[in-house]
Amino acid sequence: MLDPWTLRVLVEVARRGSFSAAARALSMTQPAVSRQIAGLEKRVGVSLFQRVPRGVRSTAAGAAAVDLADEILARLKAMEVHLTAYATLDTGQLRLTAFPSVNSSFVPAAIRRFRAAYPGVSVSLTHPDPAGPLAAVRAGRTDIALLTAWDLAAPVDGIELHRLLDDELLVALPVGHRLAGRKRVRLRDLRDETWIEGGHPDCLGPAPQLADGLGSAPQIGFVCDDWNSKQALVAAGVGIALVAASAMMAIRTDVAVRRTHPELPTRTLYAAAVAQPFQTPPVAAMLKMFAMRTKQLDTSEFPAVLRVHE
Amino acid sequence: MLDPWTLRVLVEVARRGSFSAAARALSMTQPAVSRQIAGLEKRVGVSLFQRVPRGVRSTAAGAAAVDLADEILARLKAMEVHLTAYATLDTGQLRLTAFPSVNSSFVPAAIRRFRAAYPGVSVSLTHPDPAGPLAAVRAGRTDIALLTAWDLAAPVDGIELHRLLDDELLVALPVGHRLAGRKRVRLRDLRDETWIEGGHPDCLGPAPQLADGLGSAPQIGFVCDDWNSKQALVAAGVGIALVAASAMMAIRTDVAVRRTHPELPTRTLYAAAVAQPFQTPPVAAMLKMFAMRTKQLDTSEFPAVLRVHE
DNA sequence: GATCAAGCATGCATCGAGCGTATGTCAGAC
DNA sequence: GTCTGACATACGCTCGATGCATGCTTGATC
Repeated sequence: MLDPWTLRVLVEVARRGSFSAAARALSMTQPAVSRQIAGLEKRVGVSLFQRVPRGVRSTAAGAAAVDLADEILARLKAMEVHLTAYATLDTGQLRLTAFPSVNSSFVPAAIRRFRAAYPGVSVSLTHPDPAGPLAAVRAGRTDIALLTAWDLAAPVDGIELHRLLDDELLVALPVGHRLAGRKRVRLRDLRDETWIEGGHPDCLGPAPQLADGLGSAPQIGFVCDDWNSKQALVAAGVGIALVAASAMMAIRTDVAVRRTHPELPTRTLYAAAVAQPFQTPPVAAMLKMFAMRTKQLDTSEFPAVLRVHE
Repeated sequence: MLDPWTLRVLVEVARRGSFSAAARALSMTQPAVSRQIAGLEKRVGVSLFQRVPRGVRSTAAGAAAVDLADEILARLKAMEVHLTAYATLDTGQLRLTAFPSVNSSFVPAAIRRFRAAYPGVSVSLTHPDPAGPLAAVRAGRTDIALLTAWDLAAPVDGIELHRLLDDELLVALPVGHRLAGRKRVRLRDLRDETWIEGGHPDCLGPAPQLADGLGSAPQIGFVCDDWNSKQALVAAGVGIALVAASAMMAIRTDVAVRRTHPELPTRTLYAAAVAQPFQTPPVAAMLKMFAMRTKQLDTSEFPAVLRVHE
């Protein structure tokens, strides 16, 4: 295997025209250079430099060798730079997995911030894995998976969980609904309503508490994956739905969102990622972005939330 | 400097999907592979392989690294092959320097044989160096310079001289010349002739002996570099000239070439090249070609020579 | 569920490639 | 004629990579 250091010596000798000068330039001694070149010449079986009184002169083979070596050294350097770029987030990729209700505003906002900070890293956002968020991370199918507290069974080793947000659960009604005028809606008053459930289990919230508040199990009228369709169904008066406060950036004007009484427990949002030693720089950076987002989470960033208090 | 051996390990690990398998394939131990990869990862600051129970899986950076490494390793191999090709004469170059009279047949024949044996080596043929053949070789301006015996002053150190040919000197006359019918021409009978001298001093031969034979100094009528023009001048009856037997392949039919009486001393042809330790393979090969040529030198290869004996 | 096998990481001793110092030799320069 | 600059070689040493032994974790199997 040709040693790059030998190639480095080779090009320096060709450039300087002398072993001694090359040695000085490379902070080594002249005998070391002499041996390097001699070894290379012995290896390829051809003289690369003609020894002349003033120093050395490239032979035809030597000149060709210098050209090839220059090319290779440049590529080695480029490889190192390219790989280092992964550490400095100048390049790389990040795969996110999240479910519809956080995809409406929370995740896109984080991605926007991430992209602004690290434009070289390509971010992809995929739908939830059938095997669950933790399994998806564990199997390496995604880098960060978002999940809510009640997805969380036993904490899995090798997976880091980051608490991102305590998300308030609200009820979405058509603006013309009989209870839409209230600041808070009594859950008990909703016991006869038809509920629209999201495709993801998180989208209906903690069923036991909801059932307790209603006084009976909610009547599920529709199951609908798509957040837009869900809103449209609510607006059309087909039914009512639970929504998370963090998703209210994308709320329609013909849908009213109201707090409940009693309040439903907050839904805690977590990010799951592989644990520290094997965490890639983009993952760590995105987790920081999420954390930063949490700190700055206030009602001013969610103008739609204000409408809750109308 | 990125070590090629590390790159080799890198691609092997990626190909096999496991440190242990890569170690077996590379005839080394698993800890060695582990440390190679760990060192590379530490160096570029990014994880290249994700450690999974079955073995390892490339990260995005790892996959990119493997592609780059593959490219570099291929180029390193190509470089080694290319340089080795200089030793095996699959490529290279050879610069010859020779004067017109040997360029008419002797040198072209040798070049033809050389090219047939080593088609990858490019041969160039240049005109004599103003500083002389030995100086040209010594200064590295040419690889092999041809010279005749009387060019040879003191033997120069670092230069090898190879005796190639003892070349007979003959006289060229117009076919209609009064002496063209003889098998041999008495030099004395030519004392009143006008001589055409070649641009190169060798082309008139050893002046003292010629003057002795003629009985007086030859009258130089023309000086002409070009061998074809020289022949044409002889054919036109402008004058007569000396020619070397080895140049008779290219003789015109309206020029008669005759031996002289007394015979002129033979002109010995030498090849000068740098001495052994720094001799390139093409030079050594061409010297062999010249030597082979010498052995096979007989009249059957010079049909024109036969006409001397007519 | 307990053992087993496979695979990666780490500590320790060893070996060798490459280096530096010292020295020899040779060719120009003044 | 001496002197300087440049390359080659011998010798001793250092440091980095390797191999061996070991520990740990995970998945498979009975």
